[in-house]
Amino acid sequence: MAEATIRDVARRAQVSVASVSRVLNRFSNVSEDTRARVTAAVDELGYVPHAGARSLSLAKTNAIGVVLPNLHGEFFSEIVRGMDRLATERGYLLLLSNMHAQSGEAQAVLKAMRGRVDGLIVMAPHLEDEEFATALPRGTPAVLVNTRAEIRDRPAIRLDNAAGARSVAEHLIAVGRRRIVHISGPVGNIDAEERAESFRQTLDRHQEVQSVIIQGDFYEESGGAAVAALIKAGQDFDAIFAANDMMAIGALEALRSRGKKVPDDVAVAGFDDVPLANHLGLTTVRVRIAELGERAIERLIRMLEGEEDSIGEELHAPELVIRGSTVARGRIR
Amino acid sequence: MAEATIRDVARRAQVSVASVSRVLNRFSNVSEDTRARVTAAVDELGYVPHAGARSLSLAKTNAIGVVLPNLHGEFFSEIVRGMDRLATERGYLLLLSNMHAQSGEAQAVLKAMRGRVDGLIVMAPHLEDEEFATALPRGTPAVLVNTRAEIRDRPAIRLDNAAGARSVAEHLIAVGRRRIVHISGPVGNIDAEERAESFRQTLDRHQEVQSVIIQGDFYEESGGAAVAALIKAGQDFDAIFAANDMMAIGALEALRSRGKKVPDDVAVAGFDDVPLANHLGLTTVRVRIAELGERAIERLIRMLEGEEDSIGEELHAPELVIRGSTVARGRIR
DNA sequence: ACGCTCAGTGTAACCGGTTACATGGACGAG
DNA sequence: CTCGTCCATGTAACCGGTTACACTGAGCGT
Repeated sequence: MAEATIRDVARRAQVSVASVSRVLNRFSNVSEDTRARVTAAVDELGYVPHAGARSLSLAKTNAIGVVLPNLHGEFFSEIVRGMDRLATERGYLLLLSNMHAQSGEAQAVLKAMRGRVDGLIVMAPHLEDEEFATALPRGTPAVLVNTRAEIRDRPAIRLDNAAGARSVAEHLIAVGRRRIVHISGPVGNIDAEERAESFRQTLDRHQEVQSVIIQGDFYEESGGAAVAALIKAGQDFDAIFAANDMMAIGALEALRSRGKKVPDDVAVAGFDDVPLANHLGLTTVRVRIAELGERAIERLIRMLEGEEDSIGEELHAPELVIRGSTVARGRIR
Repeated sequence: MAEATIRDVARRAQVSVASVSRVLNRFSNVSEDTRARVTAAVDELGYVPHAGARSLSLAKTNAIGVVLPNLHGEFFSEIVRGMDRLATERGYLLLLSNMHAQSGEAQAVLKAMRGRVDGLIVMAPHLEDEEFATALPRGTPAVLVNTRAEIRDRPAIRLDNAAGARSVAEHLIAVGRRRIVHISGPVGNIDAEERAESFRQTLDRHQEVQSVIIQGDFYEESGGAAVAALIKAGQDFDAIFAANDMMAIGALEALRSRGKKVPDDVAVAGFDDVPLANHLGLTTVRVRIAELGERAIERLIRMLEGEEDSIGEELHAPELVIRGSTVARGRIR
């Protein structure tokens, strides 16, 4: 039993397809009689309009393509949750696609979206400018999230990684730390690079402080591995700033299992403020992730509905959240 | 500049649209010469096929609709991650839509998917049979996840909530607890109801144990509130089994802030095994969430590709994970 | 030379909607 | 009574692909 089409409805209601379409789309110039017959036929047949056909005809899909890198955990769900909330409210559906790290995949994923979505939201902290620029379809509106800044003829939303990293560095210095380790994110990731660079610059202004940067990869394990390596190498340190919370948490556990007291022996701070951070008392940089997603959708819809092009970058300022991993309880503030 | 269509390509390559289509879809019966001219034209125009039009023509979208309730946190991201992994691998895109609790919305959301997707995955632990049955489009293949069991002409994947709850109850009894509190999930939620019912039944077989059930809502706060209410009421208890991890975590914090030792004074267990549970040492029931998502996609694709209909329910057995919140460290096992 | 096969290609219908334009009938004005 | 308006409705083209079917001509056997 194939699904009913608009022509089936028209036949049953003894009217033309045009009239059915008019009734369904609430045009006013339809007689009461026609309207009644059509709605009756629709109910009897259980007719539901075919969104695909409608999109083709109108050149409007009411769907937004979301392309994200291989995100884990809370960050992914939060950003999608924010997007979904606003998209649903505005009558859009979300077409989701993960882009794994292999080059060429960006291209394929974006092509697959052609003709399915009205616009795109692309988060690609790891892509090179060039690959990215060529992969983005010219004719499709798109909002970029945390992408290398150089692609500038597109509206973009970015996190102020530099400000976040700076506030952590200054906080650690303010609470008296002098030998600070930074566990960085993966090479080629723009967020990781900006955080590391800002950390380096901030510490350069404080000659009294020594610093080291260790390579991590944003996964929890690499935080633990970094601590193990530091201790094995006999490095002396009194603070760790990890480029994201998961690595900070890995570091926390590694420190504790080796008998180091946090924050007394070593202060630890992260970045992102995932829910775990709150429960574990981790000082971190709060990124309102869901809000980031909402803003991206907001701007994209604004473009789609032609209100204004608003090309330009929007920078979201993160906020330092001080918890027990850098300041002993009771001494907060 | 409108996007190029297949007819533009045909014109440029001096061939018919049929030939272009044949080249693009790798048909063998095309001459070398034609193939070369077409690929050249495609490159020059930057032509990308319009997936929407293709879908309409083929009656195949290569997209899967995913309808989830208003899920928070880890659970959402994990299940979507599992789905995405497999869907991407098999060449499908995911069309995501959240279904909030209001009745009628299920209907609207599912209708919006008509003609956009080849099949649906619907997770609806909170919907009534009837509303749900009428909302599900007849002609569309669908896999149900954690839905009331009575809708049985559809393939379904369900979690063995009863087995999970039973294993927790038996564990608590085995470690010597005799006054056990269950903090349940929201009324009308099938997962919550099954867990509570199984808990009750298990304890009924142990006359030496007293039990109480307190109403919760799956949010962290309600776990804390339950503890506060118990203590205020002067209730005596030595174990808490919360219907999910978030409430268990809320309970943990409330207990600690009131000076109760866990597990010495009160043992605490949850359900789901979200990542937080591991970090906080919470005994819980491990639900391989991503795997659940993968299985749902797997079965749906099997239906879509006609391998077999496999109507019937698939029950996923969860696994008890014992941690420090019910057994003091060093005494595990 | 003729007819056959068959590979390569083109034409046009079709998927299921929307909508510009044509049409017909009712009604009011003159 | 006739004409012009206007409202409700129908016809058919169109969105951008796919593909059944028709067609052409090359190659081959006799």
